[in-house]
Amino acid sequence: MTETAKAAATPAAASGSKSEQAYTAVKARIVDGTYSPGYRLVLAKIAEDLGVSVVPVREAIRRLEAEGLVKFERNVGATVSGIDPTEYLYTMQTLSIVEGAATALSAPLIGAADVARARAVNAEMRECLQHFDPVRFTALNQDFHSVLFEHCPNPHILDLVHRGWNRLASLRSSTFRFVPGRAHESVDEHEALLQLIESGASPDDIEMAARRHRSATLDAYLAQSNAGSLSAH
Amino acid sequence: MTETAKAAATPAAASGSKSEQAYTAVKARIVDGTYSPGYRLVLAKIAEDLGVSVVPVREAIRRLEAEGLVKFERNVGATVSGIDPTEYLYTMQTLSIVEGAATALSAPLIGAADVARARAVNAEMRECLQHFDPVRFTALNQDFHSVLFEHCPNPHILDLVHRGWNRLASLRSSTFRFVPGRAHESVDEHEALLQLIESGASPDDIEMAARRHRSATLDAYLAQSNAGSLSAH
DNA sequence: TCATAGTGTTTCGTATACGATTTCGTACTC
DNA sequence: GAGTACGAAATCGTATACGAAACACTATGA
Repeated sequence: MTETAKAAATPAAASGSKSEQAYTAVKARIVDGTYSPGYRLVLAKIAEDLGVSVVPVREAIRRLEAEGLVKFERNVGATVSGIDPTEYLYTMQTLSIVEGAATALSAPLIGAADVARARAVNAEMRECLQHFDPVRFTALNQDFHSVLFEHCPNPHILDLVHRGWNRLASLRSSTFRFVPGRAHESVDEHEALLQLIESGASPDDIEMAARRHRSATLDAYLAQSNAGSLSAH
Repeated sequence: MTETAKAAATPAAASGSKSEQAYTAVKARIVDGTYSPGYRLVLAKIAEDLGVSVVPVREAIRRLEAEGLVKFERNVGATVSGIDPTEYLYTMQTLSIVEGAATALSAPLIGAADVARARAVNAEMRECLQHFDPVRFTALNQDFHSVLFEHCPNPHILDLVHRGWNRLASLRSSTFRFVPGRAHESVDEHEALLQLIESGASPDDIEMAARRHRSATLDAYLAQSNAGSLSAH
């Protein structure tokens, strides 16, 4: 079972409310690329597609707006929010902070079994480096980190981490597609992170390591895409 | 003008949409305590009070739910979410992290004028220590920190900080009411923080200082309320 | 030819209406 | 007397309908 904590992506359709259904359906279409960035989300059309009225759809859209997956403008409508590199930067930076914190808070609660599981995933990733598949690698990457932060006792922080991953998934940059070289380092850093946790390192050290691990990916992306155009400024 | 960047708390009623009006109105009532925690928010009643239909009210409630101000249960209704000490802990901890990060990112962009402004606010706070008024002190406290983090270039992080402050405002614990002793230290730490920023300290140092400043408040609260019952984990 | 005003279409925003679900009270039975 | 079942009231969820705002297009005048 390689896809672990996909959080809210309940595939088995949304249960009760139509709002929920609409939410799940639209979100799925965004993540899988059916609605690509910039796509104009027209309430009536979506409502018809899903066989519901516009009211639940409207609510779903607003929820997605709150998550940052779509942008909404009064009396104009909603569009799938873009791959704007700036957005990517902001999201990654935010995630580096909250994920770092979540991992540090989680660390004391990570047992040997968890470490073993993470290590197994990382082994898969290393193997995956041969015939490199960015999508699969990214999925495994999420699995790996899920093990590390899912024990975070603070639900707010955990929620923020999930949102960050969701956003990244939606603007499916899949980073490693652009910076395949980063994949190698990433796997190594994973192992270092695990050893840090095993050895019972201080939360601060773990937090910094986790944060830098992500920052490094971001930096690699920035260096690659355009050498510094929107870096520090 | 003592109340500065109250972010979303546009007092001049919400302009355009009824949803916005409803949102602002309900939120105001929660923050000012008209709707105290546990209060049952009935759509029809609120709609009538505001002179609108239930649809915009519904949307407003859902927004408030996303912010964590109310809890919503399907087919049952919404209630103002509680002062649950655990929630307070989570919120403060989350805020310590995101606010620390925001302050650090903001630091390089803070000019002499900003520092002066912050120092003025802090002076007011120190003065306020005489005939101590927790509410006023808390308001000034927010003003002070606003100066420090409002320049944060990452809008996502900034938004998270605002949400944190909003939540604290809603569960109006006003901390300093419970731990008046903390107020003194707080003012001193503010000055230290300012000097750190003025001297161009490293972002990491600033981040840690800002984070610890908040953690310390939380710890003081915990030590006070019940000596360690829900401390470490 | 370009700028501007007017008109028409699209799409959102909100009100009203009705069906669905939960909850609470009451009566009945064991 | 206690527990359960039935029914009524309250409240939410969603559909439909209509008004309002924004946008695109066209025609007219300078």
